[in-house]
Amino acid sequence: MAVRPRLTTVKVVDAALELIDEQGVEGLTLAAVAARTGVATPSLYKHVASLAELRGHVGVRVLEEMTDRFTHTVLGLAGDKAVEALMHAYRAYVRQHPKRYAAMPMDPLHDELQQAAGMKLIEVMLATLRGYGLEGSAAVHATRRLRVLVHGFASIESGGGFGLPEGLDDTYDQLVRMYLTDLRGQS
Amino acid sequence: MAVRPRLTTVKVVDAALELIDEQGVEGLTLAAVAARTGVATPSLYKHVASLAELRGHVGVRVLEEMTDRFTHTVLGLAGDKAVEALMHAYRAYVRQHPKRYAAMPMDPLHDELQQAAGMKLIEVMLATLRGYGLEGSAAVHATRRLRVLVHGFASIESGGGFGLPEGLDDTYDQLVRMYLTDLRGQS
DNA sequence: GCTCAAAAGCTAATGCCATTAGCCTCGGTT
DNA sequence: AACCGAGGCTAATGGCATTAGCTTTTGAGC
Repeated sequence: MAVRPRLTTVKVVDAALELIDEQGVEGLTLAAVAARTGVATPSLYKHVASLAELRGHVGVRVLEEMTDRFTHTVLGLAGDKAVEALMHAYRAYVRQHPKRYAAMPMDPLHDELQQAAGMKLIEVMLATLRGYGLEGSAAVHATRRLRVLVHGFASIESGGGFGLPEGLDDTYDQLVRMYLTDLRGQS
Repeated sequence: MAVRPRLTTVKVVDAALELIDEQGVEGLTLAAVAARTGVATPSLYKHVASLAELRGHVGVRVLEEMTDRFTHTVLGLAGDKAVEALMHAYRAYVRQHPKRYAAMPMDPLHDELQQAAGMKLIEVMLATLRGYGLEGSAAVHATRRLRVLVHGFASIESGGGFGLPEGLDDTYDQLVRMYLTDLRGQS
């Protein structure tokens, strides 16, 4: 019966992500989201508790997007092939959404709202390392090292931190190889 | 003749760094700096062009601090000893000033004001790798890999991104060893 | 010591943004 | 047919950056 299209939290977050893609995280403002969704700023509070909470929702979405993509990427692969695919998928995501990556929470596990999403992302990495026969804490360390590599590179690249873009593919390949070699040595 | 202590750009940046150490980068506000230096907000414009420029100065200071410390750290060392010392000094700096580290510009080379400071920091890393016999672009790649490792870890640790602080020293030692092994393989 | 110009500070005003309070309206429920 | 709650709106508040224009101080030169 043709209900007038109404705003929902999901649509608000959609608009927020568009804004971030276009203008970066600093561009995420309730006023801008309101303008984009065709609503007065205070109306957003019916869907979101505050700007801080909206940022939280955005963080969850980014984590979920990444988890989804990496899960599909790694499905059916194992060992070095899986790790390689995961690392390349990580970089590909960040290149596709450089601004959005900056909205990924660094500490999802310390936020009620983001905890579940953060855990799932880590678990994808952990699962990808299954098969290397890593015992308990060794698996944790290996996952951490992996995170350090992919996040370190992604963070610098998306921030324009490498002077010249020249040879970045090579640098990344070397990082992948370094990690795989390292895994072999630990096993 | 006892000149009444006047504000200078340097003192403004000092206050900005204190503020950042206490409240994080979001806490850096001209109003807060003014309060801390005992001056009305608009007066700051006599020493700094804008909040953005102040952030730029802060970034330079952080880069310079790091460069100084790392330079002293690796002086007189070479090879694995030097790399190890540099990596540990990097982490130590970030642990000492976790909030401040977030004020380090990711792309100093693209900012007129920060370019020189950024270059010097990179050069310390590059120089530390001297002696591994890396030819031209191999040295660039090796420096990039080093940056990825130290920044990746520092960024996650200072952001509270590792679920538990447990075993972080071990994780870092493993990263150091991984990098040294990698360097050996490349040489 | 005196004058004066520039440096460094101040107040007032503007505009943007987040947030809160309180009102209005529609659509579905009873 | 009356009602009620969700979702929107306007108005108001307070923080912050920034600009304009005025005042005071200081130090240089006489």
